[in-house]
Amino acid sequence: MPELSQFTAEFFKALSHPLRIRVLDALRQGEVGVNELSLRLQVEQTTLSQQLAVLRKSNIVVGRKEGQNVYYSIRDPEIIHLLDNARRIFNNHLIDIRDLLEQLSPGVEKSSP
Amino acid sequence: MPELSQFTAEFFKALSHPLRIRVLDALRQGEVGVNELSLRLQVEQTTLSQQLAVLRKSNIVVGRKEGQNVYYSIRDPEIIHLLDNARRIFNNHLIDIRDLLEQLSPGVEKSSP
DNA sequence: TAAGTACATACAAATATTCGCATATAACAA
DNA sequence: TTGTTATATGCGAATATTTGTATGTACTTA
Repeated sequence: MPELSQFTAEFFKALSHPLRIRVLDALRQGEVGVNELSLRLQVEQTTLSQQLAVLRKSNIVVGRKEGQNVYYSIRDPEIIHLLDNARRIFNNHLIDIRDLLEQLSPGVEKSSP
Repeated sequence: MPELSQFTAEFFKALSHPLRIRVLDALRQGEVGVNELSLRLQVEQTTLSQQLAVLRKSNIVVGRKEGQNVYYSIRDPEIIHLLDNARRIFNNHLIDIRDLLEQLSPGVEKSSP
């Protein structure tokens, strides 16, 4: 089934941008309006809206309009777990590297005076 | 910590290509040589090697050279779980859509005669 | 050594993504 | 109606990714 790999790849592609990741992190505790979001993340509103559009098209995020504001939230809390798992994976790998370096030259942990 | 979102995004970017996903699926049961892989996936060897290089650079996959062959495997089995979780997420979402359609026009499941 | 097999890489053209800027829309206020 | 605020979108330039073609390297066998 070649479509499945297509869908899977597109899903990950939606997560493959630093700002989009920062948005998701900001939405961990619940919905946030676009205005506050652009203040918190220190990005132009237009840039933010563009990346929100990407997340919306992939159904990772939903917007709820209230008055003149739009409040965004993560559609499925499993996405948070996915983020955390991804980080655990490459964290493990960094630990592996640290261990390797430790083996090569023991005791050279931090370069502080 | 803006670097973390960078790393996270790069990690996902490595997973954001259909062929790379198909490679990972092929490596689920264990290591596979490049030659067999290109036969199984029906892609040119050069295309495969290029995408393997991407997966290698992101430390998602490792190659083990034996004679003139290189056997690739997934570095961390957690990556398999990550794939499965991602699929579960957008599968849930597809189910949501099906339910929604069902609500709108009940009983119109399949368009068979 | 020469030739063949397995895999990797360099480069350029085609394609896709991102960013900044301008503009559009929608809700609200005066 | 006009103006203002909040958000979205269209477009072009800059940038990154993908793909095909050619070539490189390493191992093996004759």
